[in-house]
Amino acid sequence: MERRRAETRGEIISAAWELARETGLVPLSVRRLAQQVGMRAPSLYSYFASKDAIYDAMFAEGQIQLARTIDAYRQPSRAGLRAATHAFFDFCVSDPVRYQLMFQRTIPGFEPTPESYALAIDNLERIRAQLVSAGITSSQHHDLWTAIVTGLVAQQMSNEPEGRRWRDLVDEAVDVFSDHTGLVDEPESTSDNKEPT
Amino acid sequence: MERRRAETRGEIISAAWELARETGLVPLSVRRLAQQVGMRAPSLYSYFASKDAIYDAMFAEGQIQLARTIDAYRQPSRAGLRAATHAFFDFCVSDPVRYQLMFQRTIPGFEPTPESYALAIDNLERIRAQLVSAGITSSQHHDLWTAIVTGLVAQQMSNEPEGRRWRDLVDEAVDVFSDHTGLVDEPESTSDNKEPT
DNA sequence: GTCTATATGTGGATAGAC
DNA sequence: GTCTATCCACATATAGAC
Repeated sequence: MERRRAETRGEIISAAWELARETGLVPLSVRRLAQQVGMRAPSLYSYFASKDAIYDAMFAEGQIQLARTIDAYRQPSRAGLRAATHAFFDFCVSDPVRYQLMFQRTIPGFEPTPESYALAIDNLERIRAQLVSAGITSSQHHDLWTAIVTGLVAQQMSNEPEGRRWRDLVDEAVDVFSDHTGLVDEPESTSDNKEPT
Repeated sequence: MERRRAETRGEIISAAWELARETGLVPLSVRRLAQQVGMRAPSLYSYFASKDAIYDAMFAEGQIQLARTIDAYRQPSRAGLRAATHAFFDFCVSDPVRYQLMFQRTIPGFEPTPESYALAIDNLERIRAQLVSAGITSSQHHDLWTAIVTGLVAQQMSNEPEGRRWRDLVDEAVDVFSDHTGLVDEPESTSDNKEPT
């Protein structure tokens, strides 16, 4: 049965996340992962061709979760950018292992397959489209903004994983960047929901 | 002789950098390192108590190099901040292995010793002092600036290791940040090297 | 000081029985 | 499908001879 197999694969990946959060992503071992799901190591190879295939499935899962997170925020305004940035910030900080797998390339030998990497590209395009819809069209501004946001995230995670010292700077960063790029507080509404002054 | 010993230690660390740049920092093995310096693995243990001790010496060396880099830039002005930022940017990007060891914590099990970590603290203080001398005293602004700079560095290294796409945004970032914090183009000179207008 | 030899452990992955 | 048994490569680190 095809369906049972997919379920088991899901359980394995789920256990892999759990284990990686305990012991780290690199030291994750096939043996211990098998033990975690009540199997022996060789049985895992009926579900995944290799350890890297497991990393790859985790990578893809993270990208899909990120896609959902991004798609939940679509207001083209300064307030919308603020909300989306907070959401992205929390997505990263809430799961350091997922962050390491998706955004840092520190697992020796692992590279995502083209299929999984395409999901990452899709997400970059999602972000780009949101910035464009907010009126930020310059690719330099896109690059600057992604650098600022990932910089805040990285500082928070590496210096104060449980705190909010850099998270509390997100609003200020949004304002600085918005002032610089001319992003206004409300979207230029083409409709009639504004009172005349 | 004490001096010969220190020299050999230096050669080992030098070879370790070289090897890590070829094979990566995590897969660095004591055997191959010994081979690189013309020894057998056990002999290395006369110079370093463990593999982590080797990482630690590399970490300390990187921090000392960073200290020298920082100390070369002391002009308290927007132009000075620009120069210092470029220097820091190049310091990071020019040696990804060193960057991974110093700023990312992705080597399983390794933590710097208190002595080496103190060097890292010293460098943070150096950077803080430079920002203060440039007139930027708010700790929030310090945090925001370090996030922006490390964000630019990280994007450059992970997306385009050989390019200059994010490096070319450094000047713009300096300007945006300087405008936001009120950092002027020239230091408030207390002397007389300015022509009257 | 440097070596040989080895202890001791880990890991990913496969063959072949049930 | 899952297991036992095993291969094989590789790791860090130590004992003890020279």
